[in-house]
Amino acid sequence: MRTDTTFKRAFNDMIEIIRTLDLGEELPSENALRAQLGVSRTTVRKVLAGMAARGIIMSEAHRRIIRKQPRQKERYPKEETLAISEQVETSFMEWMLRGDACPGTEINETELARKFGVATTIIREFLNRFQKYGLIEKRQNAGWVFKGFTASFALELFEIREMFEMRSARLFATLPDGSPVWKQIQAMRAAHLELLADIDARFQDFSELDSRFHRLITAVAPNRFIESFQDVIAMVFHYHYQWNKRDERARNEVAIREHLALIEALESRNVASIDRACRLHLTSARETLLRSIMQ
Amino acid sequence: MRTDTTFKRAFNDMIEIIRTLDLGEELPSENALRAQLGVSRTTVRKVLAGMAARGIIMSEAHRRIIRKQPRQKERYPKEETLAISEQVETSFMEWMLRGDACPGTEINETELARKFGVATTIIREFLNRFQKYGLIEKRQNAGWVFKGFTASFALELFEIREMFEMRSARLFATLPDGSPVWKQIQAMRAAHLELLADIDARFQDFSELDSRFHRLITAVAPNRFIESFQDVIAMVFHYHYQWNKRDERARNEVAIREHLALIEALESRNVASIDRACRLHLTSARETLLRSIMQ
DNA sequence: CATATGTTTCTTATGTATAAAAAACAGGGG
DNA sequence: CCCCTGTTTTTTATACATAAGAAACATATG
Repeated sequence: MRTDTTFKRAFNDMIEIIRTLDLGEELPSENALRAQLGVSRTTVRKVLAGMAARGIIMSEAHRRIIRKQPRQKERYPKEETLAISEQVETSFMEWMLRGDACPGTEINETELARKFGVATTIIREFLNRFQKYGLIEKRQNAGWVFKGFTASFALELFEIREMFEMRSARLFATLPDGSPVWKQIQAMRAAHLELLADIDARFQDFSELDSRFHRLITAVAPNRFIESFQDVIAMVFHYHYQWNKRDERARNEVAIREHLALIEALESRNVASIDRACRLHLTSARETLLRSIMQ
Repeated sequence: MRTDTTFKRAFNDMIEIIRTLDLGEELPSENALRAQLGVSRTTVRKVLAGMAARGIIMSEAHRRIIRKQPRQKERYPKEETLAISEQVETSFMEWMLRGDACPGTEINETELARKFGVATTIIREFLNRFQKYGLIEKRQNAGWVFKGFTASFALELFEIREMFEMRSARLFATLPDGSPVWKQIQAMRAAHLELLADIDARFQDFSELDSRFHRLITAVAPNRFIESFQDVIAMVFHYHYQWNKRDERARNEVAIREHLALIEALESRNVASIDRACRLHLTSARETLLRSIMQ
């Protein structure tokens, strides 16, 4: 009943590990592999058994030798490495953002389960977790309502985002010279400059960098509620822009420049400059999102 | 498998409706009752059947007559009117706050299901919803960790609360005279004064009034994320103080006076006074919570 | 024809089952 | 005695089953 996606992901990862080793070489211990792969030893043993069955490794008493290099086509396809619950997330987002759902649509657990080909349990679990994004609402004894990916959603989202990020950004002004954050900020600038230099080819990498940048800023003074809110923002940008590619390159380039300006302001330790740069970026991000929601 | 708590709650409510009517009188239509009881007609019919079986009403063709008044002991006990998922919430809170759990404790779904006598499905669903309170964290393929009802939890909570409430309170200064909010504020003051006058007997009613007061303030400019955060606050106060009654009367009296001061400040429309009153109350609430967490 | 009740169908809440994964336990060799 | 592998036990992820409840449909009555 449970899918073996953990095994398949570990199997693929193991292929990469073996590629770094030579024929005839001995594999690390099960425990070492467990730590490297981030799974339990049970799964490691299953992977090793699979490798042995394929003739890639040979199990001798208490050790395993590499017999031949695995081929790339022996990897399991990406889809099979995603837990059902992760697949459901993607399916649901697509259903939502492709426009099958307008504000006020009732969400029917059974119907979704049928449509996505999964058990209702999974759908319920997903919806319960998804609730925190503020896009759906539960009604007692009667399913959920989709509230819509609307302008007011974007406005409410950005009202909170502004409070949280201004709060964190301002704190930079009081940070001592020795703080390790300044190193990370330097690295962040480098990453931005690198992406900017190659923007025509790599503009799709921005979404992840954006998330990392904003998480770095809020991390100066950790607060679990702010961090949890970052998930909301990340979700919105990740999925919304995945289905809305208009002006993507230009949009991302503008954001990168705003980030660079904010980095400079942070380093100046001048609260007024920080405020200005931060607000400028958030306003522009908000307008971009609003435009994109309105088509 | 599903419990009939909806029916039992509706049955109890129906008893109250019948008490307002006289013997021999005709009951409202099924549809009217449906609206009054807030359940489906299916449930209304089940309740009516139950009443008929007990001889309380008599079903004639197309109408139902009251034959005798139901007695209070015919009510279903409170516990039987709570959905399993609601019972689980209480059990879990008790488990958590009674101190069976210290920070870092691993939460075992199976064990909790056994301990609470419910299905694992329910536990999972509950934990998924409960995640938003910031007290537990999920680990891939391996249960949950309880992060602890600690001082840092309280501090992080109040940092957000302060941002959100100051934001709303300040907005009052710009509200026009004609806004209906002022009436509600008046009513709120009356409710506070009433409770204060009878504080020795009714100090336990404060928790609910507190929640209503803070929700009223934030409602001036609705934001789903702020509203959702109010749930976190309400949960903390509702449950935490349920198991921690030290100085309850005095604590609530202080809070009521602070609320009254804030109401006055709001009505003055002076941003500086509002800021001061709001911050004063939040600081005091925070200190009270911290003291109570530290024992 | 509008509204009420009777009937049928669909959905949700909750329990149970089971393969996959994790964790705990146990013996063995350096 | 520590770390390694083999084995057993426990837990989680997911599917499926079903009574309670909601909604839709049908029929009757004033």
